Amino acid sequence: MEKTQLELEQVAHTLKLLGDKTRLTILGLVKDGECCVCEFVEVLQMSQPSVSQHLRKLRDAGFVKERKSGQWVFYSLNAGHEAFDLIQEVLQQIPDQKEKLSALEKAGLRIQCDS
Amino acid sequence: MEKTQLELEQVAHTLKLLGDKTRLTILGLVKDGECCVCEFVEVLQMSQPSVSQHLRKLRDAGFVKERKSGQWVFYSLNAGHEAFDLIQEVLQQIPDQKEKLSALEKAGLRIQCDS
DNA sequence: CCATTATATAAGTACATGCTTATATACGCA
DNA sequence: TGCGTATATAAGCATGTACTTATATAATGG
Repeated sequence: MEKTQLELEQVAHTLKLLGDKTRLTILGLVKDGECCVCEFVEVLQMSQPSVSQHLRKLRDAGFVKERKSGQWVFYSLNAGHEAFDLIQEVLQQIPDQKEKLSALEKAGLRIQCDS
Repeated sequence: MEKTQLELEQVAHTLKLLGDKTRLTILGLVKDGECCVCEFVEVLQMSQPSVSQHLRKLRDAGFVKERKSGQWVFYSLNAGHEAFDLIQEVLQQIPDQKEKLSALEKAGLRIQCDS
Protein backbone atom coordinates (compact mmCIF):
# COMPACT_ATOMS: atom_id res chain seq x y z
CA MET A 1 0.00 0.00 0.00
CA GLU A 2 1.88 3.03 -1.22
CA LYS A 3 0.95 6.47 -0.21
CA THR A 4 0.05 8.46 -3.27
CA GLN A 5 0.93 12.12 -3.11
CA LEU A 6 -2.06 14.38 -2.79
CA GLU A 7 -2.51 17.66 -4.58
CA LEU A 8 -1.81 20.67 -2.45
CA GLU A 9 -5.34 21.94 -2.90
CA GLN A 10 -6.78 18.67 -1.74
CA VAL A 11 -4.63 18.71 1.37
CA ALA A 12 -5.66 22.30 2.09
CA HIS A 13 -9.32 21.41 1.67
CA THR A 14 -8.94 18.39 3.91
CA LEU A 15 -7.17 20.34 6.65
CA LYS A 16 -9.74 23.09 6.46
CA LEU A 17 -12.46 20.60 7.24
CA LEU A 18 -10.40 18.99 9.98
CA GLY A 19 -9.56 22.36 11.47
CA ASP A 20 -12.70 22.58 13.53
CA LYS A 21 -13.06 21.39 17.09
CA THR A 22 -16.46 19.79 16.54
CA ARG A 23 -15.54 17.90 13.38
CA LEU A 24 -12.22 16.80 14.80
CA THR A 25 -14.02 15.38 17.82
CA ILE A 26 -16.51 13.58 15.60
CA LEU A 27 -13.71 11.97 13.63
CA GLY A 28 -11.94 11.08 16.85
CA LEU A 29 -15.08 9.34 18.00
CA VAL A 30 -15.46 7.22 14.87
CA LYS A 31 -11.75 6.48 14.67
CA ASP A 32 -12.17 2.99 16.09
CA GLY A 33 -15.73 2.23 15.14
CA GLU A 34 -19.02 3.64 14.07
CA CYS A 35 -21.11 6.02 16.12
CA CYS A 36 -24.74 6.98 16.04
CA VAL A 37 -25.80 10.60 15.53
CA CYS A 38 -27.39 10.77 18.95
CA GLU A 39 -24.05 9.85 20.48
CA PHE A 40 -22.40 12.80 18.81
CA VAL A 41 -25.14 15.08 20.07
CA GLU A 42 -24.69 13.73 23.58
CA VAL A 43 -20.91 13.96 23.67
CA LEU A 44 -20.61 17.27 21.90
CA GLN A 45 -23.36 18.91 23.92
CA MET A 46 -24.54 20.68 20.83
CA SER A 47 -27.89 21.07 19.11
CA GLN A 48 -28.89 18.22 16.82
CA PRO A 49 -29.09 20.41 13.69
CA SER A 50 -25.63 21.80 14.29
CA VAL A 51 -24.18 18.31 14.64
CA SER A 52 -26.07 17.21 11.56
CA GLN A 53 -24.58 20.04 9.53
CA HIS A 54 -21.07 19.11 10.56
CA LEU A 55 -21.77 15.50 9.66
CA ARG A 56 -22.94 16.60 6.27
CA LYS A 57 -19.67 18.36 5.59
CA LEU A 58 -17.71 15.30 6.58
CA ARG A 59 -19.98 13.10 4.48
CA ASP A 60 -19.89 15.41 1.45
CA ALA A 61 -16.10 15.37 1.63
CA GLY A 62 -16.21 11.57 1.77
CA PHE A 63 -14.35 11.41 5.08
CA VAL A 64 -17.12 9.37 6.67
CA LYS A 65 -19.76 7.00 5.41
CA GLU A 66 -23.19 6.41 6.81
CA ARG A 67 -25.12 3.26 7.55
CA LYS A 68 -28.81 3.51 8.23
CA SER A 69 -30.35 1.06 10.60
CA GLY A 70 -33.94 1.57 11.57
CA GLN A 71 -34.44 5.11 12.61
CA TRP A 72 -30.77 5.56 13.42
CA VAL A 73 -27.85 6.59 11.29
CA PHE A 74 -24.36 5.36 12.08
CA TYR A 75 -21.25 7.06 10.84
CA SER A 76 -17.79 5.61 10.40
CA LEU A 77 -14.47 6.57 8.85
CA ASN A 78 -14.24 5.97 5.11
CA ALA A 79 -11.02 4.03 4.77
CA GLY A 80 -11.27 4.27 1.00
CA HIS A 81 -10.80 8.01 0.89
CA GLU A 82 -7.75 9.40 -0.89
CA ALA A 83 -6.79 11.43 2.15
CA PHE A 84 -7.39 8.59 4.59
CA ASP A 85 -3.73 8.36 5.54
CA LEU A 86 -3.53 12.06 6.22
CA ILE A 87 -6.69 11.92 8.31
CA GLN A 88 -5.34 9.05 10.34
CA GLU A 89 -2.05 10.84 10.92
CA VAL A 90 -3.99 13.77 12.29
CA LEU A 91 -6.29 11.67 14.45
CA GLN A 92 -3.25 10.03 15.94
CA GLN A 93 -2.24 13.41 17.34
CA ILE A 94 -5.37 14.10 19.33
CA PRO A 95 -6.37 12.73 22.73
CA ASP A 96 -8.65 9.72 22.76
CA GLN A 97 -12.27 10.74 22.29
CA LYS A 98 -13.96 7.44 23.03
CA GLU A 99 -13.38 8.08 26.70
CA LYS A 100 -15.92 10.83 26.53
CA LEU A 101 -18.53 8.30 25.50
CA SER A 102 -17.73 5.86 28.28
CA ALA A 103 -17.53 8.72 30.74
CA LEU A 104 -21.05 9.72 29.81
CA GLU A 105 -22.23 6.18 30.17
CA LYS A 106 -20.65 5.83 33.59
CA ALA A 107 -22.25 9.06 34.72
CA GLY A 108 -25.58 7.38 34.10
CA LEU A 109 -26.37 9.60 31.13
CA ARG A 110 -26.93 6.59 28.93
CA ILE A 111 -27.17 7.04 25.23
CA GLN A 112 -30.68 6.38 23.98
CA CYS A 113 -29.98 4.53 20.78
CA ASP A 114 -29.20 0.84 21.21
CA SER A 115 -26.18 0.54 18.97
CA MET B 1 12.45 13.02 21.42
CA GLU B 2 9.02 11.90 22.43
CA LYS B 3 5.94 13.26 20.84
CA THR B 4 3.78 14.92 23.43
CA GLN B 5 0.07 14.70 22.86
CA LEU B 6 -1.50 17.96 21.84
CA GLU B 7 -4.81 19.26 23.06
CA LEU B 8 -7.61 18.78 20.60
CA GLU B 9 -8.24 22.50 20.43
CA GLN B 10 -4.64 23.17 19.60
CA VAL B 11 -4.70 20.62 16.81
CA ALA B 12 -7.90 22.14 15.44
CA HIS B 13 -6.41 25.60 15.52
CA THR B 14 -3.26 24.38 13.83
CA LEU B 15 -5.14 22.59 11.07
CA LYS B 16 -7.36 25.58 10.51
CA LEU B 17 -4.31 27.69 9.79
CA LEU B 18 -2.79 24.99 7.59
CA GLY B 19 -6.06 24.53 5.74
CA ASP B 20 -5.41 27.31 3.30
CA LYS B 21 -3.72 26.93 -0.06
CA THR B 22 -1.58 30.03 0.29
CA ARG B 23 -0.31 29.29 3.79
CA LEU B 24 0.29 25.66 2.98
CA THR B 25 2.40 26.70 0.01
CA ILE B 26 4.36 29.14 2.14
CA LEU B 27 5.13 26.43 4.67
CA GLY B 28 6.04 24.07 1.86
CA LEU B 29 8.51 26.64 0.60
CA VAL B 30 10.24 27.10 3.95
CA LYS B 31 10.23 23.40 4.71
CA ASP B 32 13.88 22.98 3.79
CA GLY B 33 15.20 26.44 4.39
CA GLU B 34 14.33 30.06 4.82
CA CYS B 35 12.68 32.21 2.21
CA CYS B 36 12.44 35.92 1.69
CA VAL B 37 9.06 37.66 1.51
CA CYS B 38 9.63 38.72 -2.06
CA GLU B 39 10.06 35.08 -3.03
CA PHE B 40 6.66 34.24 -1.62
CA VAL B 41 5.13 37.12 -3.53
CA GLU B 42 6.79 35.94 -6.71
CA VAL B 43 5.86 32.28 -6.37
CA LEU B 44 2.35 32.83 -5.08
CA GLN B 45 1.54 35.49 -7.66
CA MET B 46 -0.35 37.43 -5.05
CA SER B 47 -0.28 41.00 -3.83
CA GLN B 48 2.40 41.81 -1.26
CA PRO B 49 -0.06 42.87 1.45
CA SER B 50 -2.00 39.65 1.07
CA VAL B 51 1.14 37.58 1.44
CA SER B 52 2.21 39.68 4.38
CA GLN B 53 -1.08 39.06 6.13
CA HIS B 54 -0.74 35.31 5.70
CA LEU B 55 2.79 35.48 7.05
CA ARG B 56 1.52 37.32 10.06
CA LYS B 57 -0.91 34.57 10.87
CA LEU B 58 1.80 31.97 10.60
CA ARG B 59 4.12 34.11 12.71
CA ASP B 60 1.48 34.87 15.34
CA ALA B 61 0.81 31.16 15.64
CA GLY B 62 4.53 30.58 16.05
CA PHE B 63 4.74 28.23 13.06
CA VAL B 64 7.47 30.33 11.46
CA LYS B 65 10.14 32.66 12.73
CA GLU B 66 11.57 35.68 11.02
CA ARG B 67 15.09 36.90 10.55
CA LYS B 68 15.67 40.43 9.38
CA SER B 69 18.65 41.14 7.22
CA GLY B 70 18.99 44.58 5.74
CA GLN B 71 15.76 45.50 4.10
CA TRP B 72 14.71 41.91 3.73
CA VAL B 73 12.88 39.57 6.02
CA PHE B 74 13.46 35.85 5.84
CA TYR B 75 11.02 33.31 7.20
CA SER B 76 11.72 29.76 8.27
CA LEU B 77 9.94 26.93 10.07
CA ASN B 78 10.02 27.17 13.85
CA ALA B 79 11.24 23.73 14.87
CA GLY B 80 10.58 24.57 18.50
CA HIS B 81 6.82 24.81 18.11
CA GLU B 82 4.67 22.36 20.02
CA ALA B 83 2.90 21.32 16.86
CA PHE B 84 6.07 21.05 14.82
CA ASP B 85 5.72 17.29 14.36
CA LEU B 86 2.15 17.65 13.16
CA ILE B 87 3.15 20.39 10.75
CA GLN B 88 5.94 18.26 9.35
CA GLU B 89 3.63 15.29 8.92
CA VAL B 90 1.34 17.49 6.92
CA LEU B 91 4.09 19.03 4.81
CA GLN B 92 5.28 15.56 3.98
CA GLN B 93 1.98 14.99 2.23
CA ILE B 94 2.15 17.84 -0.23
CA PRO B 95 4.10 18.07 -3.47
CA ASP B 96 7.48 19.75 -3.33
CA GLN B 97 7.13 23.53 -3.48
CA LYS B 98 10.76 24.47 -3.91
CA GLU B 99 10.49 23.46 -7.52
CA LYS B 100 8.29 26.45 -8.08
CA LEU B 101 11.15 28.70 -7.02
CA SER B 102 13.71 27.08 -9.27
CA ALA B 103 11.20 27.04 -12.10
CA LEU B 104 10.79 30.78 -11.77
CA GLU B 105 14.52 31.27 -11.74
CA LYS B 106 15.00 29.14 -14.83
CA ALA B 107 12.32 31.11 -16.62
CA GLY B 108 14.50 34.17 -16.17
CA LEU B 109 12.15 35.74 -13.66
CA ARG B 110 14.89 36.03 -11.12
CA ILE B 111 14.07 36.90 -7.58
CA GLN B 112 15.28 40.37 -6.71
CA CYS B 113 16.52 39.84 -3.20
CA ASP B 114 20.01 38.42 -2.90
CA SER B 115 19.44 35.75 -0.31
C1' DC C 1 18.31 64.32 3.61
C1' DC C 2 15.71 62.35 -0.13
C1' DA C 3 14.18 58.71 -3.22
C1' DT C 4 13.73 53.93 -3.70
C1' DT C 5 12.85 49.39 -2.19
C1' DA C 6 10.99 45.90 1.09
C1' DT C 7 7.72 44.92 4.28
C1' DA C 8 3.89 45.74 7.50
C1' DT C 9 -0.43 47.59 8.85
C1' DA C 10 -5.09 49.72 8.38
C1' DA C 11 -9.64 50.14 6.59
C1' DG C 12 -13.19 48.57 3.61
C1' DT C 13 -15.72 44.88 1.44
C1' DA C 14 -17.45 40.45 -0.42
C1' DC C 15 -18.03 36.04 0.83
C1' DA C 16 -17.73 31.89 3.91
C1' DT C 17 -18.82 29.73 8.26
C1' DG C 18 -21.34 28.07 12.20
C1' DC C 19 -24.72 28.72 14.92
C1' DT C 20 -30.01 29.41 15.77
C1' DT C 21 -35.12 28.27 15.14
C1' DA C 22 -38.46 26.20 12.36
C1' DT C 23 -39.80 22.60 9.50
C1' DA C 24 -39.39 18.40 6.60
C1' DT C 25 -38.54 13.48 6.13
C1' DA C 26 -38.44 8.83 7.46
C1' DC C 27 -38.92 5.03 10.35
C1' DG C 28 -41.20 2.12 14.13
C1' DC C 29 -45.04 1.11 16.62
C1' DA C 30 -49.84 1.19 18.65
C1' DT D 1 -53.42 5.67 10.03
C1' DG D 2 -51.55 8.60 13.21
C1' DC D 3 -47.98 9.61 16.93
C1' DG D 4 -43.31 9.76 18.73
C1' DT D 5 -38.48 9.58 17.83
C1' DA D 6 -34.28 10.28 14.97
C1' DT D 7 -32.27 12.80 11.56
C1' DA D 8 -31.90 16.15 7.78
C1' DT D 9 -32.68 20.47 5.65
C1' DA D 10 -33.89 25.42 5.21
C1' DA D 11 -33.62 30.20 6.30
C1' DG D 12 -31.77 33.89 8.98
C1' DC D 13 -28.12 36.09 11.33
C1' DA D 14 -23.64 37.25 13.62
C1' DT D 15 -19.02 36.63 13.07
C1' DG D 16 -14.72 35.32 10.67
C1' DT D 17 -11.79 35.32 6.58
C1' DA D 18 -9.17 36.80 2.66
C1' DC D 19 -8.83 39.81 -0.46
C1' DT D 20 -8.43 44.95 -2.09
C1' DT D 21 -6.36 49.86 -1.96
C1' DA D 22 -4.03 53.17 0.65
C1' DT D 23 -0.62 54.28 3.81
C1' DA D 24 3.04 53.58 7.39
C1' DT D 25 7.62 51.97 8.69
C1' DA D 26 12.28 50.85 8.00
C1' DA D 27 16.52 50.20 5.60
C1' DT D 28 19.67 51.43 1.61
C1' DG D 29 22.16 54.28 -1.50
C1' DG D 30 22.74 58.59 -3.94
